[in-house]
Amino acid sequence: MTQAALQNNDENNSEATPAIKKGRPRSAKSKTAILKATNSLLLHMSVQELSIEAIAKKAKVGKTTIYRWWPNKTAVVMDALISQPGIQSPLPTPKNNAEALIMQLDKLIRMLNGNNGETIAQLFSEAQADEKAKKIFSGTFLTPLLDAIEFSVEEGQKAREFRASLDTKMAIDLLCGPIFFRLMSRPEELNDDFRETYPKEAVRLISA
Amino acid sequence: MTQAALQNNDENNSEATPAIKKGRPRSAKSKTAILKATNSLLLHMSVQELSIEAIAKKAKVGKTTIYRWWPNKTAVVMDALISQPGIQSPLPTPKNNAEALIMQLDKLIRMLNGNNGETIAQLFSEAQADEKAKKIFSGTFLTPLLDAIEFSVEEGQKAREFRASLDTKMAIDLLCGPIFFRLMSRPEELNDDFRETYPKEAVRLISA
DNA sequence: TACGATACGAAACAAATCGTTTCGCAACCA
DNA sequence: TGGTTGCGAAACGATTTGTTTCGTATCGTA
Repeated sequence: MTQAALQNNDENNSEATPAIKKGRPRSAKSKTAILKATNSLLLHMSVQELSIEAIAKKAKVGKTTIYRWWPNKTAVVMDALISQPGIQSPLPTPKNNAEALIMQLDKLIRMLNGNNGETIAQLFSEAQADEKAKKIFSGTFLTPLLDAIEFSVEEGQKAREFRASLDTKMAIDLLCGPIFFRLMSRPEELNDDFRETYPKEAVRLISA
Repeated sequence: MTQAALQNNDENNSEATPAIKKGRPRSAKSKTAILKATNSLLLHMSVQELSIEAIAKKAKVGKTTIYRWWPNKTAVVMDALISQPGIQSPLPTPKNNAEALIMQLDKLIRMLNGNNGETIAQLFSEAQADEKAKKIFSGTFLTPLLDAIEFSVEEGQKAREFRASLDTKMAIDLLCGPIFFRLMSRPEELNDDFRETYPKEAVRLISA
């Protein structure tokens, strides 16, 4: 549905199905230049301040090329984010669900800790008003994240690691809410100290 | 600092000091018309979509009048919000700090539950990118709220009601984070059921 | 009552932004 | 070589934003 998803589908298709296309192929150089320029510009300005024109100028690319491949600014920024190395690094195998959750929360805080934290907060914010932005942000970032956590919570409840009395959605909010709230209210306090103490504490709160 | 604060200062001055001013006084009719129009329009559109022009048109007022008294859209919306009756209703006297916290959280959820929830979420969002919006939102809404909760938390820790091992900031994030996270990720689930179950559960988590 | 000061609303303003379209050229496949 | 698609530059119309101008209205005070 979202363009970011379509991007992946395209790439997946090229693996699964050859899908021979005629005509001039898409320029990989332009694509990477656009994503690089986007990430670079986001170091100095907000998502709101960022304009497609600025991206095109910095990437030395026509505006047309950007609008042809992405539906809007949100989609470009989202793609630029996930294109960064280390973002979708796999987690080591945990020995139980509590440890799994701790690792997931730790990874989340790491992701929000750096320069990307602001950007993600701004995408989350944009999603509040804009329906298209919401679909892209949810589908690409939030839903996969929450689904993974939901899985660990439910497995942990089955295994009697976590209190079964707790509603799953409530548990998710308890685990993730404080992280995002701190990100948006006091981002400077989303630091290594928090990352080291919070996940254990949070998981302890929902443990049996 | 903020215009909303200045507004209050003006009103406070008119109580404390007569502060006789010459010239035509500010039109109370225009002011209320602007705030009413803002609240009315916010029922049908987002803060982003809302324009000063639309407010002026609906309130049958010149754009000039709005820009003269408020620095930007955020300030108008914030003033319109707090001008609503029942927003700053005082809380009954609690018998302990746990009960105080529960009442505060209940009140917060009530506030975010109705039509104002979306608006507040959007103001919070706007604050992520815009520094002026951040100052207005923090100074008028967020900081007073968190200060009150911080007070109850610290008092409760002194009284041994709550775990002293918990960092105050961490406790605040644990209490408020899930509420705002649900508001921004699954607002439809910020309902009466949540309001009845969450505050007790949250306070229980930080209790000794 | 007249005057100075300030507020009011309508209108016009420049500047910026947005997504689209047009165009000539480039790159690939059959 | 011909057909097809991607590329980038430029210009476009439509909006939006906050400011300024201007004539009028409403207050306190001389």
